[in-house]
Amino acid sequence: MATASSLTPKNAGPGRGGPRGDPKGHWRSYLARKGLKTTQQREAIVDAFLRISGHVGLEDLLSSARRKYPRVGLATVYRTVKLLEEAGIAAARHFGPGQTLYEVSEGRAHHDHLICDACGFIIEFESNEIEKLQDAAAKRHGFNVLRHRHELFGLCEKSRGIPGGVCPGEAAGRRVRS
Amino acid sequence: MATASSLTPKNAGPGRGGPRGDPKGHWRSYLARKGLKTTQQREAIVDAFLRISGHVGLEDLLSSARRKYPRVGLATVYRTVKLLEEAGIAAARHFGPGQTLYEVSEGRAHHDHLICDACGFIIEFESNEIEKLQDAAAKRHGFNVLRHRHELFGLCEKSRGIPGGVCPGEAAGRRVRS
DNA sequence: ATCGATGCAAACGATTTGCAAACGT
DNA sequence: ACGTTTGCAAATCGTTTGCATCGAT
Repeated sequence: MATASSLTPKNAGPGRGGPRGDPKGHWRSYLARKGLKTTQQREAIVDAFLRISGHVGLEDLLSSARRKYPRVGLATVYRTVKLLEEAGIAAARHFGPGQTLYEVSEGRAHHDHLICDACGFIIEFESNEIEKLQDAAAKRHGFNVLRHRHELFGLCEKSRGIPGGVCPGEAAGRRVRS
Repeated sequence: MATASSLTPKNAGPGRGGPRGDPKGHWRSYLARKGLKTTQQREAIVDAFLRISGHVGLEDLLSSARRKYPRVGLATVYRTVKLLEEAGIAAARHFGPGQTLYEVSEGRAHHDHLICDACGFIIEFESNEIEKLQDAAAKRHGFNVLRHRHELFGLCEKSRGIPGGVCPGEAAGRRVRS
């Protein structure tokens, strides 16, 4: 998995079956409501997407989906992910030009990102205090906040050369930037 | 201009001539140091860029520059802005796919963004308290923070239909998202 | 005179779309 | 059967680059 602990663990409740812990159900009801169809390639893509709790690129998603359904094309992945976004299940993150990653948004609270410049690993965290402050700041400008993006770029212990320091990314063994 | 007030005005000091208040000087010395040349189209582009204290798209920058130098091409704008980035004068912000804006990075502190979903207007703000909290959060994960990106998406007063509410973007008359 | 800079147009990578065939309802 | 979805390839968008010419030092 590409991501790690939360500062303030919130969803300590049951992870499946609950009202917001069932993205697959949301997906199905979204399709039904819209009169759309459940195809095998869509299922393959959605399953691959949901299996990954971190961030995915569309190429990764394509190969994942192809393990179940070798016939899927890249265009279908784009189309399906767009549906997932409209359904509120997926959220796009634009980390740079041509570097768009997607993540599961359903049932998850606002969360922020810590990104290691050296190894590219991404940690998620939450902070209610920060949320409060940013809402206050927005209010001062007459805004109400619907979504937000908060990314901190820096170096993990390991990358800073701290003896015994470990990069959480290496501990998890994933997503090391070239 | 596309951006507005700061929550905590910091650079109240002299805006020109100081060690970090002279981006044009930085630019010239950067060119000299690298053995690059000062051309009229570069000057036109850099001047247009510095005249705008907020965010610019490259198309906007092109037309601005063309008012001084009708012969400039889009490729030159790209090349010049890349130089500005290398010189540390410009910073790119990727707000979405195909929506890259540039801003002056020289002499400016970390700042966050408030973005109206309805009209696309972007306000900047700063909050030392948020900075403190995010540094603390990073520290808890063994990170030190070098840069960060903090964007709040929501609706301005006008867009929420508040009587008498004004969208700062419309007040400034710029950058209304389609 | 030399070497970098320019403009144009072609190249490029990521994303979208037109279309006939295939599939789910 | 009907209308949606698919895969492919072509189209499109933003961005980059090759190349012959132009301009600054």
